[in-house]
Amino acid sequence: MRIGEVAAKAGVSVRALRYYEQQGLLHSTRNPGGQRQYPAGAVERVRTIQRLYSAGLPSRTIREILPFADSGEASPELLELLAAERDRLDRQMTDLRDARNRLDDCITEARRQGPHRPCLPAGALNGEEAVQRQAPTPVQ
Amino acid sequence: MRIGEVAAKAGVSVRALRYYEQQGLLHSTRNPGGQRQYPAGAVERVRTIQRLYSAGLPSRTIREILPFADSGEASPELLELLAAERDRLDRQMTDLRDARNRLDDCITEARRQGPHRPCLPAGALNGEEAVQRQAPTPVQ
DNA sequence: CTTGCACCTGACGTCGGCGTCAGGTTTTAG
DNA sequence: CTAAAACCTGACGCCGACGTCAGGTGCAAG
Repeated sequence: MRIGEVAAKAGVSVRALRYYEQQGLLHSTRNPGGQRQYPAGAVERVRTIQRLYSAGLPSRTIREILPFADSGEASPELLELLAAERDRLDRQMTDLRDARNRLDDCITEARRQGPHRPCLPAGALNGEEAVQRQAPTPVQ
Repeated sequence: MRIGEVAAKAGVSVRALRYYEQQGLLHSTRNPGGQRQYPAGAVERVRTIQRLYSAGLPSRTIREILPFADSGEASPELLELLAAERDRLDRQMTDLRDARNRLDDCITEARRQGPHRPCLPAGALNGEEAVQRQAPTPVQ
């Protein structure tokens, strides 16, 4: 496959694919004319890269993870890296879930025409003391 | 409180607080000398701002959400915005959970000295066909 | 009063993940 | 064969969330 086809199938821009290659995330061979050639699996690999990016991993972390994804073997250092990233994802998920639930509370509360109980800790604006909202935030 | 104390208590930089003010996220009064004065609740407000940032919201979205957090009232447009952001968070959470589980699979698999089953769809590098991994990804 | 830290306002730098333009080559369709 | 489409390599632009530096002011202590 050539680069345009890969880009279309993976739903990313041609520019992004060249960028991935520059970052060492995606490899290609060249045909006699100098154009990039990709195997079929490249599309799935690009999707994986996209997922990892959208998980907030920087490209250098992805670069360290991907070779392992290829071989299925992990050095102890890589295991540490993976565990650290997994923990980071856990923390971020908790934050996201929390934020989501707060927003969700806001929405349902407001739809119910409920009273004006503030949904997020706002912080006093005019010298008022902070509201002690220790609500039992519904996690999960 | 002055800006340095707020920054220390909220665990952010002084620069960040001034930036938040510039973005309309955090307000302050000024003392006769021109220095910023914050009420006690500002610390909690800054933490909220940080959470929303870490949830991936851009400052203009946060700016639209915070007034609602203050008043507890929501216009229909704001409700739409909140719902959209909530849905975005849902999607991102799904992605994160997926990535996390993949990494977790990798780790436990490797710790078990398991065989070299690739944990992430790698994409063939040398013209090999892509591995059809339709694993029953353990979500949740 | 002076020292010294905290604070002020610009303003420029940075970094990641690309978009985009310029100027040239290769491949494909007719 | 030729035009158009796809591709190539730089290289600069952008945006957001600050870091950082410069040059000046406020404030509390000895």
